[in-house]
Amino acid sequence: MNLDELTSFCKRAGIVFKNSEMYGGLSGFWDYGPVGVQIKKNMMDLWWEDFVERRDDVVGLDGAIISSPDIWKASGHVDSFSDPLVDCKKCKNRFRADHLIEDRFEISAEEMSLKEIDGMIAEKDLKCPRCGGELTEAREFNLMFETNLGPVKSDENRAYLRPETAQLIFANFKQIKESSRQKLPFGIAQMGKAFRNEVSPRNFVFRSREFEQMEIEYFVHPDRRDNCPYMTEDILDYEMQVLTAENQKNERGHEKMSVRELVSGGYMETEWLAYWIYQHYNWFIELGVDPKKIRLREHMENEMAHYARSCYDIEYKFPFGGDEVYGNADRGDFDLRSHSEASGKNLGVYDQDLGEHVIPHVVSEPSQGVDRSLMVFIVDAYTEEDGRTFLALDPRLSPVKCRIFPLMTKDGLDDVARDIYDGLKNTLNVEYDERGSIGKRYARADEVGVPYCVTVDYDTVEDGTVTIRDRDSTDQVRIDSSDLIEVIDGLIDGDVCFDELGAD
RNA sequence: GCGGUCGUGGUCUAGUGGCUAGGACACGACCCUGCCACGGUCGUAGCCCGGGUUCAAAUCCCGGCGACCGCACCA
Repeated sequence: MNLDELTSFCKRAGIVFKNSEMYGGLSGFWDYGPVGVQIKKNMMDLWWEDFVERRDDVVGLDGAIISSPDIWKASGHVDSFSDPLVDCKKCKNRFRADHLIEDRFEISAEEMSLKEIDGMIAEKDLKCPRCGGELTEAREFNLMFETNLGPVKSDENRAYLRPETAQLIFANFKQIKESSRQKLPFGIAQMGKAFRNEVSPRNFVFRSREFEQMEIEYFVHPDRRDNCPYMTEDILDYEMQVLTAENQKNERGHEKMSVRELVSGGYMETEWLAYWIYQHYNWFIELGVDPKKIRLREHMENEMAHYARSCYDIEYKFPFGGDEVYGNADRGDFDLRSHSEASGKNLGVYDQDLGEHVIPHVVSEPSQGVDRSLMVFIVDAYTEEDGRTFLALDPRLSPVKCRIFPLMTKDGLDDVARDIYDGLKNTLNVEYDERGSIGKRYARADEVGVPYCVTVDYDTVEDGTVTIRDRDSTDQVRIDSSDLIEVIDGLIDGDVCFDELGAD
C-alpha cells in the first residue's frame, strides 16, 4: 500500500477527507470522516484511560490553543521557530542563513539577528553554496501561525496558535500541583491540537499544518532523577527493537535489546525514561501493531533539540516514509526554569528536608502524534487476503463493534434483527444493515474493521439463537441472542476468545 | 518556496480540437436471493477553478488551486 492508496482508502472508507475539497482543497489540512473520527476517539480514549485514569500519579489538562505570546518567547519558540532564510538570486535555491554561516565559519549563528546575518554575509562575501550566485537579504520565516487578539491587527495584538501542547503544561504547572495535591514524582497529560505553518506540507496527514498530540510531562525531584518506583523485573526483561545512535553512525540496523540493557548499558539517561518508553512501545504492541514493524530509535547527537538530554523516537515501518510516531526526551529542568526566569514566578517545589524550593526535572516527555498513530493502526490492520479486504483492528479501536443483519428481508427476519439491534444499541456501538446480499454486508463491515457480525436466520425465529461471525477468520458460532451483550463485551475486552465460544 | 510530472462521477479509468463524455467498481430503488463482494432492471453522479486562443476546448496557451517526485525546510 503506497501513500496514494492509503489516501484513497481513507477517503472511500470515511476515515480522512481532504479539507475544503469542494473549493479545491487546502494544503496541509485534513478532516476526519465518520469512521475516522470514531477510531480516533477510541484510540485517544484508550490512551487517556491507560495513562491518566488508571494511574494515580498522572493528572490531566486541556490548555487553550492561544496563550500569551510571553509563553512562546520563554519557551524559545518565537526565536527558534522563525528561521532566517536567504535565496540565491541566480539559481533560486533557498537556504537557512544561520546554517550557511555555521557551516562556513563553524560558529554559532543561532543568536544572530537578521541585521547581523546580513552584515556577516556582506562582510565575508558569502555566496550561494550551489552556484556561487549572489544571495538576497535574510528574511524571517515564522513557523508559528499568527493571529491577533481583538479585532485590531497590530504588532501589540499579535498572538500565536500553539505550535506544541507541552508549554501549557509548564505554564499551568503550579496550579495543577496545588489543585491536584500531587507530590513529586508525578505527570501531567494533555491531548489536543497544535499548529505549525509548515513551508511545504506533504505526505498526507504525516506532515500537516494542524495536527493533534497526546503527551505527558513527567516531573521528578532533581536529586531523584534515577529512582523509578514503577520499574519491575518484567519491564526490565521486556525486549524492543532498538536502533542506537551508535548503530546509526556505523550504518547498522536495529537489534533486539531489553529495557535492562538500555538502562544498565547507559543508553538511557534514566530509568524513568526507559519506563515511559516501555509503556508506550508496549501500548502499540498491546493494541495489535506488528512487533516487527515497530522500533525505537535513539536520536543522534546532532538532531537533538536544544533542551534535550536524551531523546528517543518510536518509529513504524510504513510502506512509504514518515516513520516517527512518538518522541520522548529528557528535558531536564529547561522548561520550568525558563518560565520561572521569564515570569519571575517561582515554579519550584518546596522540599521539606532541604528546606528550600527545587525545580523539578522532566525526565520523560512521552509525546505522540495522534494522526500518525492512527495511520499506524490503519496501515497495520489493512489486510488483503483470499480476495477480500479487511481492517484487522483491535476491537477496542473498531469504529463499530458489531453489525446486525437479517439473513433475508422477509418472513419477519428483518423485524427480529431490528429488535436485537434495538436491544444492543444503548449498550454497544452497533449498526443494522439489510441492504445487498449477506456476503456484501460482511465485506462492507470488514473493510471498516467491524470485528463481529450477527446474523438473524430462520433458526433465530425458532430457538432464539443467532450466528456471530469473526472478522479475521470469518468463522461463525451460534449463540443465544440473549447472551449477545455479554459475549461481545467479553470479546472486545479480550476476556472471551472467539474460538472457545462454540464449546458450550 | 524552486524544478519536474499530473488533475475526467465516490474510486479506477477510456477519450489529444467537433461524441448526448463511455466503461468498471461503489452507491440508491425494485426484483431475485436459506450465510460470505451472485445475477437482472432502472437510477443518482464527472471533465479542479478562472481567463485566453478558436466557428468549436475535457483536449491547446496563461494564471491559480491541489497531488506526487526531487531539492530546500522539518525547534
